[in-house]
Parts: sequence; C-alpha cells; structure tokens
Amino acid sequence: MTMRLSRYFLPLLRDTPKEAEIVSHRLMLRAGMIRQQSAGIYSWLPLGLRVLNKISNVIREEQDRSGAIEILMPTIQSADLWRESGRYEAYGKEMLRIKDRHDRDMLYGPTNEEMVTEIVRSYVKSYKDLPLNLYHIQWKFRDEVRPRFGVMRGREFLMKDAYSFDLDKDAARHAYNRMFTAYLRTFARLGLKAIPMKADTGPIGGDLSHEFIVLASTGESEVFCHSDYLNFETPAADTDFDSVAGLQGVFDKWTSLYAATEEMHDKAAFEAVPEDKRVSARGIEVGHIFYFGTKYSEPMGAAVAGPDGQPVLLHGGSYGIGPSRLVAALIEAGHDEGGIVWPDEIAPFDVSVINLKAGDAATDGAAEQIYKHLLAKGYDALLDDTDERPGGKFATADLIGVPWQIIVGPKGLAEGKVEIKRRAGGERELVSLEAALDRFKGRVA
RNA sequence: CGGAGCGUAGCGCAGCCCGGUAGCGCAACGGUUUUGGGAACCGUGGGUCGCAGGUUCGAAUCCUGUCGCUCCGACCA
Repeated sequence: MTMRLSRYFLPLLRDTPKEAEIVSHRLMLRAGMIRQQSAGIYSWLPLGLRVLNKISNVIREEQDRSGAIEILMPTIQSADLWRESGRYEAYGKEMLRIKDRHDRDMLYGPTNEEMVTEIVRSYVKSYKDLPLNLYHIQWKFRDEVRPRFGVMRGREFLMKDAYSFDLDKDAARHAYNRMFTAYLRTFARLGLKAIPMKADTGPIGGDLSHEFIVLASTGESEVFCHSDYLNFETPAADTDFDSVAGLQGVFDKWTSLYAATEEMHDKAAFEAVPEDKRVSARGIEVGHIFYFGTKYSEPMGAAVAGPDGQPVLLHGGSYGIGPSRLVAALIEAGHDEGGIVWPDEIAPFDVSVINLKAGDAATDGAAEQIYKHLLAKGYDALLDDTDERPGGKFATADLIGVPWQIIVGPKGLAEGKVEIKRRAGGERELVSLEAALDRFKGRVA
C-alpha cells in the first residue's frame, strides 16, 4: 500500500490540545491518528487505523500459530445470557445497559465469556472435540467512571479475547501455557519487552493468572521484577504448541524469577533478589490471562461427554490483549522530542520518501522512481509530494515516526545522491540513487 | 463517586472582576519573494462567546439551571 501525502488524510496538529496529559495521547492527537468523539470514545483516523490494524494482525498471526481459532461475536449482547451466569446483577455500572425497541434488556459487551460459552455448549458435545480455543478481535465497552490518557484508558476499546475449553485442569493448564507462550511472542514482535507478572486469581486461586507488563516511565502502576527478564529469549516461531513439556518449560522459565505488580508485591521476596538485579519501575498492563475453571460452564451447563460417556464440565480460561491500548503503549515506549518512533513491524508506513522540492523535474522524477520501486517490492510507502518547505516535511516525517526516510533534494541529486535516514537513531547516510533502491529489496514480513 | 477546574474561530489563548455587541498567535485561503530542519511580507475568510432561562435600555461579561470536557483521588483490559 502506498500513499501520496498530497492526497492523503493526515490532519496534523502543530499545537497540543490541552486535554492531553501523557505523551502517547499528545502524539496521537498531533499525528492525526485519533479524534475524540466523547469521553473515552475515539474515531480512528487513517494513520491510527493503519497502526491498529498492524497490531491486530501480529496478534492474529500468533493466536493462529498457537492453535486458537478466530471467530467474531457481536458487540451487543442479550441480558439473558448474563442472567444465566449471574453477572448481569454482579457487574455494576461499568456495564452499559440498553433496551431495544421491544423493551428487551440488552448490553454493549464488556467481555464475552457468557457468549462464547453459549456457542460452545450448543455445538461441542464430546471430549474428542477438545481442546478448543476460540478468539475474536472486537470492540468492547466498559463505562469507566473516569476514562483518561486517550486510548490507554478509554471506555470503548478494541480487544483480542481468547477463550479456551478443556476437559480438566491439567489440559486447561496446557491451554494456558499455549497462550502464555503466544503472548511472549506477540509482544516481542511488537518490539516490546513485556514481563509476565503474577496477578490476583480471585476466588479461583492457584498460580494461573498473569498480567503482561511493559515497563514505561508513564506507566499506571508500580511494578517490581528481576532485571534478567529483560534479556530472556523469546520462544521461537517453530515452537511446538502441542508439546506439553515444552510449553511448561517456557512457563517455568518465564516465571522463575521475581516479578509482581504493586498489588501482589512481596517485599521479602523482592529483597531476596540481588540488589543490582532489582528493577523497581512503572508499568503498563498490555495483556492479562487467567484460568477460571468451571465458573461459567457450571451455571451455564457447558459439558461434554467424557471417555466413559459421563458428562464433564468444561474448564475454561480467558486471555486478553488490548490492541487499542497497545498503540498508546508502543508510543509511551517509543518516542523522542521529534515525535513517535515506531517499531518496524507495526509502523503505519515502512518508508517515507520525502521530495524536498515538489515541482522540480529532477526531484519529482527521482522521488517517483523510488516510490514506485518500494511499491513493487511490497513496502508500505508514503510519498511526501506536498509543496511544504523542507523543514516542515522533516518535522512531519519525524512526528509520524516512519522508520525510514529517503530524502530526495536538489543538492544531493545534483551528485546523483539521496539521503537515507533512520528515524530511531537519527543516523543519516548519503548514498547513490541506485544504492538506495538496492537497500530496499523487499519487505520481510 | 468525592475534590478541583474549564467551555470564546480548526488549535492554543486574552477579554469576564468593573455590562456597551469580540480580539491575539498559529493554522486555512489568495498573492509576492523564498526553498536541506516547522520562512518573510501583503491581503482575505471564518465565531448564534456550550445550551436554556433570568436581570438590564443593552449580557461573552451579572444571576439560575443544564449539558459537555479535563485534572487529582478511589476503581479498571
């Protein structure tokens, strides 16, 4: 996908709207990624939508790799389902309740355990159909008392939620480990160092609930962990997700050292970590996984026939990642004075070709040649063909954070050269036009 | 839900205390000169002052109500 900036819709803001407090919110507004429509509710503009979709695709690929199967459930749900689980009364004001024209109680789903359990109980009848993990990527609504920080804590948010169904707790643990491993891979691909931290399991108990936390100075909560986690190796792409022992190994390794959020913090255990390895920082929760056993299958009657023909209640778990929140988390983790610095894999564009003198035959020709080349090689390229001044173009490119800039100006071109700039480090290199083309041989997916 | 604020042009703000019919910077539009890190000059357009009621000869300004939004706290993917 390529785009000419002169014909694109990129409403940049030079000044920061006053309501934006944290850097990701400020930059998302300035870069024309989102538009607030109501407290905690946003429209996604072209640049923001591109990033959101790229994140969702990485999540989707890793969910699929782990064996989860994508579906799509509706945003609006019937209250009856929630009455079955007892959560219609229990949920409180965070749930947005609405009535349809027939005066039936409906709601805008804050999550989908009841609905997916309804689907599974009506079709899955045998232990042979297990294990099963269904996920979807859908908009959710939680009527937070106080939405804030832009899309970091919105009321409407995009969420990938997966739901696993197994015959017993041991099988459910393997399902949990599959998601645990998939999450490690997902966050690594997004360029994030996410550390699984033990989370409150509520009434279920056990050790099967983890929050995945990204360290960031603007994080919402205090976290404590062992610094070796930051250098742990990510599970490989060819990880065998059917290997019970293999995935248990991944889980054991990634839970071997101390890591806890403020709520779960154990001072004594943290003191046992060597002093030079103690990390005390702020963190952003980007994922949350947990096992809940028969919490929904029991009241909703979701059972299959076991090997002996007797009914067995399904053991479930659910696993969430918020793509819309991740957009903000990625900016919190990657920005500088000039603007956003996207990781390569989820940047809205791979390369920005900057024609410093639009209208000049030489720069127009060279910029066009490079742009067409990138298109042919499968890159997402943005061509800045506007008649803005060079300074403005540089500022725009830096603000929106495209990883590579190819700068085509009359001075360099007079010697047959263009400049390649890396957004992240700011390194610039003057190379021949041919060398520049040769540098971008094809996008590695 | 407690506490504190703010709604005046696309964005940032002044004007409000002390009522007299709206202004500044940026952005936009037209023009001239510019052109390698957010140019200069000249000109132009754009606002039922959140909304409703009240006081007054007259309300952005004073009073009442209402809606929206933000920040701090408690709560949450």
